[in-house]
Amino acid sequence: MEMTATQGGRGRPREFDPEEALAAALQVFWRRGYDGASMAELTEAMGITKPSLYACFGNKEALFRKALDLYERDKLCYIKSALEAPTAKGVAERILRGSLAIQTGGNDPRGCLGVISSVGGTAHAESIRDEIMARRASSDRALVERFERARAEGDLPAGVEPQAMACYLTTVIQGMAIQAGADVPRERLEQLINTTLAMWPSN
Amino acid sequence: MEMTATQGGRGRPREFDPEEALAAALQVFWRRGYDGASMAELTEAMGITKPSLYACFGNKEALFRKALDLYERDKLCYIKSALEAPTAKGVAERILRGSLAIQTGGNDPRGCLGVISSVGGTAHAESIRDEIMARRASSDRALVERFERARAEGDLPAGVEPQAMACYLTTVIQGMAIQAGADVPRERLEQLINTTLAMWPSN
DNA sequence: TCTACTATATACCGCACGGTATGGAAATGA
DNA sequence: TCATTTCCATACCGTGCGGTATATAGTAGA
Repeated sequence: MEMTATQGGRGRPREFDPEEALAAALQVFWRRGYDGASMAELTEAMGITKPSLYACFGNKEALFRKALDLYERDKLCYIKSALEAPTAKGVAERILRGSLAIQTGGNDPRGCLGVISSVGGTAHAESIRDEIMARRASSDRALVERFERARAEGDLPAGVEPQAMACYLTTVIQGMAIQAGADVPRERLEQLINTTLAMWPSN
Repeated sequence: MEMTATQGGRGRPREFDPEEALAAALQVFWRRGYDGASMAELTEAMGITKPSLYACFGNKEALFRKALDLYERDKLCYIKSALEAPTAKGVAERILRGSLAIQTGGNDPRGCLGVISSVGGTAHAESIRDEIMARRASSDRALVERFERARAEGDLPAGVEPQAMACYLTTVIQGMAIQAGADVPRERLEQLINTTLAMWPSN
């Protein structure tokens, strides 16, 4: 990963791994949101100083966007494979369980980075919100298309709108992200997923 | 409403209405969350100066708690009456529609003050989060008790756990709050409510 | 009218914020 | 070895934060 245009053989090589530093930054943004993450907390977690951070990543906003890229690539990759499930209900189950795995698994913070960083916050962070909204819109579109295919394949009951089911599923996932962030135990969230799937419409 | 121990006849009377000022502060907290709301934005919206604010309300955290009280009293009052609906599904419908009315109605900000202020944020705002969690916990308890009564009355199918349904409903509401905050149009959220109610378990 | 008391306005406090200038340390190519 | 290039560490910049000291203005009671 080429973090900057320079760093080309000549001169002193940097002493840290940009990938590791970015992963550490992601943890902080994930816990605090964009506004809540301070440069002091970021640099401490990344193990580098501020000038190193600015030289390598640009500024706070650019760092956040790169962290968002990493988040989508490493954490949200389950969505792409979930859409390949054979049935609409299978898609829903894979997405719900995948989402739960991220939000309560490993040593990562609980909750969803996108939700945390797009809610509330100061006035001068609106470009961040716009960025997140745009990414979420493209993800939503893919889900709607998948459910439209499901209806065409007779996989969704007649009266059920694909767009409505996509919006519903998104809502449950985002609600689950809030619950996870509020330290609702994992078993309860698994119960929530089972409840949701038990009510999923079928013919 | 007695905002302070003083203000007892003697001395110069204040020139603003504490209730109105608090309502204005609530708008700001509702839009920005606790951390995202600055004293400058608060005082400007309230139409008073900082010393007046501190004399009347204490400090930022105390002001927030009073705004939270007002929010519960004026905006979340629908929950209490919703719990009096005759059936579990009726409870769900009243809560969902009441929640939507708050989040997309009038000139109030979209979304839920509790969600916005409990997600993300800096490290020194944890007491705020604890406060919101505690209030949410008591609200959740009431919902669980209502659904336990529903099961006792044969109002919920046999295999359905009251606690699971309470958690599920809370999740949908909080997810809907996120969607409302992301400017999802009202008709879409009404569709979401209809979808949720259509899938509600019945015997 | 005088006194006691309280609200308002202005200016200010220490601090943390995001971001940067500068000087020295380290590694490369010649 | 030496010049060049780049990175790291420290100290600093302007700004806005939450919160306050002080002085003035205004009202009620004696």
